[in-house]
Amino acid sequence: MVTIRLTNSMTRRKEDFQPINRDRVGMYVCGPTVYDRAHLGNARPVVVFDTLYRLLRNEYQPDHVKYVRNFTDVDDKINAEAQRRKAAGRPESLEALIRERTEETIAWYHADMDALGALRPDVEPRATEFIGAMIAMIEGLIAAGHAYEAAGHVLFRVRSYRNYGALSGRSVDDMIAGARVEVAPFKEDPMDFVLWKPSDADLPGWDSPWGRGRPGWHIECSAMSYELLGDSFDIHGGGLDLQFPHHENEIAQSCCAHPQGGFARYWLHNEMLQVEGKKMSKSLGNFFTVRDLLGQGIPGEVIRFVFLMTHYRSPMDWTAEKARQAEATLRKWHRVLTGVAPTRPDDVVVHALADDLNTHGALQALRGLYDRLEDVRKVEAYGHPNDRSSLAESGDAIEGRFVASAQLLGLLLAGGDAWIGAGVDLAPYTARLTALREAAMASKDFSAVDALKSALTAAGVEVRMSKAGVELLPGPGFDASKLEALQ
RNA sequence: GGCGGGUUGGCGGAGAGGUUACGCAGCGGAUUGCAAAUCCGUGAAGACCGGUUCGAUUCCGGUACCCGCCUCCA
Repeated sequence: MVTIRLTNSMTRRKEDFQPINRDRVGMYVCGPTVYDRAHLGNARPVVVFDTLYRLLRNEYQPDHVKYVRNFTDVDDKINAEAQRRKAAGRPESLEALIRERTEETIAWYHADMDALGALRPDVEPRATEFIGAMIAMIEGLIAAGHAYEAAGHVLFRVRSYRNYGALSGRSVDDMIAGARVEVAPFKEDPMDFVLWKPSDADLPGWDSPWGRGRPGWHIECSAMSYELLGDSFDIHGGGLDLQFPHHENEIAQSCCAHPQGGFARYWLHNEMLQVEGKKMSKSLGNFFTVRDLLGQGIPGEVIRFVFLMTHYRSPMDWTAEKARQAEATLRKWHRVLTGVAPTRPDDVVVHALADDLNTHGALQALRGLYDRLEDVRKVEAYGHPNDRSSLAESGDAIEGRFVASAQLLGLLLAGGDAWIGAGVDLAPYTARLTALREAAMASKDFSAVDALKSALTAAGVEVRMSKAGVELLPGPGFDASKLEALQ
């Protein structure tokens, strides 16, 4: 049992993680608004918290961890897309078109995040499934004096919660002083935020004590975390951009609605993603989705590896060079370890992860383990019997530990090696090249050997020739169709 | 303008007040029909200016630059 330490945004310190109940560790992570394909930035918290989820499952048993990640399916951008389809002549109701859009987006999201080796959370609630819970929570907040109705809206009374700003380190007065936001005239205080807002006939809405309307953005996470994890739970995560105002508002709502509970005990925020040193944005033209990368032939496992190279609390820069390095390393590992069954994760890897999710350190530990594996294999193959018997553990044992450790990071997952071309049988080409080479050795005319070698290289095959013989391996850009042309 | 985070060798990226991080790339060598792969070896850093200290890349202060949030763009 290792002590997991996590940097708690609330205290700004690295703390020992002690779950409320070690038989039921709860984690809530803010999920996507399902209006379009997930972009690469959306994928970072998914990988970060998937890695934490895997670590928690390893430490507390898989069925003792409950991971909740929501789908926000109430949103103006979703409405806009549905209205666009309606305007284009679709006969279905607006609600049906909204459902259609969110359904297809969720399916994309699942496919893309699956490709990154992310486990599905235990529960993936949709906001629209918890409207009743949100209304009940809002009613409670009004009854307790923490919210008020004004001009068809319900607003949270920020001044009624003394600790407002504790998470993000802001004071209400400072924020008002520096505010650049236009303040709605019906607000008691500029910082008050919307819990419920009215919907007109062109927008989706639900009946409520305040008329037909829809929830504000923040209340869904408060309602869903309460329903699914209770008034006190262990970990709440999300991107740093959510720290304020989203998480601050969640805290205010939840703590005022359920003063008996402590809400989330450990707040984790991942830093943002950049692309080639700049913020990813549509205006800079460096905006792309996870699907874009997958479509370019960059495997999800490579994307994940690149993410893991950077600590989650540092800004992460996506570069083509990193992807290249990650792919090279993964190919090396896959070649040796494909098909190896996992045993138990390596202590060094687990300790790295337990130290505030030091994924970079964990990858370094894996490199070290790989080096040790090669050394042991050499001794096993060429060493004296005395050397062999003195080995602390066999190569097979190290391999099992390596794979278990990699899988703790979401790498080298079972069935996840198709992209390296492991399924293609290169033996016929190996035999042909070997035969040509043996003939060339005698004739000293290597032109036929070089021709075949070039063709194989062009098909993305790595050609290795040594005294021991010829070895062919699928390499970067491996293309089985080009190979067939050589038949 | 307010608040927060950061700045390490060509690139990525750590720990530690004094000892080689490490990986990739580079360079030298071994090996190879040639390459590739592999192995051995190797140079290279701590944004800038001060301070504390016997000694700082590591602690403190300032400057510059970068990033994020403050705007329902993760």
